[in-house]
Amino acid sequence: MAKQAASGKVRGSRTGRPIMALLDLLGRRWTLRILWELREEPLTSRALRTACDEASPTVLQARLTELREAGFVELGEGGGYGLTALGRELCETFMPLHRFAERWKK
Amino acid sequence: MAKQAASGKVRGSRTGRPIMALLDLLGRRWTLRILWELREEPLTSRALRTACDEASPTVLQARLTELREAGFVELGEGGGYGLTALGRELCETFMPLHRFAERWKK
DNA sequence: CGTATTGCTACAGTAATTGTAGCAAGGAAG
DNA sequence: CTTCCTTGCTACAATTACTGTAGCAATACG
Repeated sequence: MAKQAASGKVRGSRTGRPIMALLDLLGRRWTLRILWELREEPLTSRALRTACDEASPTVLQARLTELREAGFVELGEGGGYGLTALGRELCETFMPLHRFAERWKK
Repeated sequence: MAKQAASGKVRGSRTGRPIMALLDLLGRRWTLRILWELREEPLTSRALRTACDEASPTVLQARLTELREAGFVELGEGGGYGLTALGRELCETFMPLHRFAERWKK
């Protein structure tokens, strides 16, 4: 079969291509779920935890920090996490997934 | 703050809602990446490994098995992993992500 | 036979996640 | 000011997931 990619691929998903960084970020446990749960309204950290099946606060906090640094999520002044404009935009991208999942059933 | 989510949210990602199962599956390391790398053409297990920054074959094999059971990926007779019709459909859902990532930059 | 693919597995070391507990800060009574 | 309650957030050991390296059986080609 064809000779493959001896090109200097650096390890880690940060090869400079934004899509890789994005896939890497989204491909972490609870990241997609968090975005999904925030899709409609902001939630407090505890409410988010409840929505995410009581996931460990350690990892939720880690994800929220990552998502904030990425500019997808923000912490409101009155408390509670919500999507930024960018985050809402990203979430829109995932909406078709809902319908797909229904057809897919499992 | 307002009382939240007293609605009967059940624990576990398998609450019967397909979207949860899907988010759970896609939210595992390398899953999104694998689908992404297979988006255009089938790849052999080794070529896929190369495309995925030499990710460990252990976890790649695990993901491929999961994706096959989900019906998104299949192993061709002549060797090589490729997307099923369903998998291609799922991948289409993610295409807008590419453009989004470019705008997002990082 | 030797070489070189394929898909796939073993296994020890390391990193990520879980589960539980608890902190400091702030608000609202009492 | 004290008590109660909620907020965002952290510590830390136990457990699970993943990595990195090596290698196997099967298949094919010379």
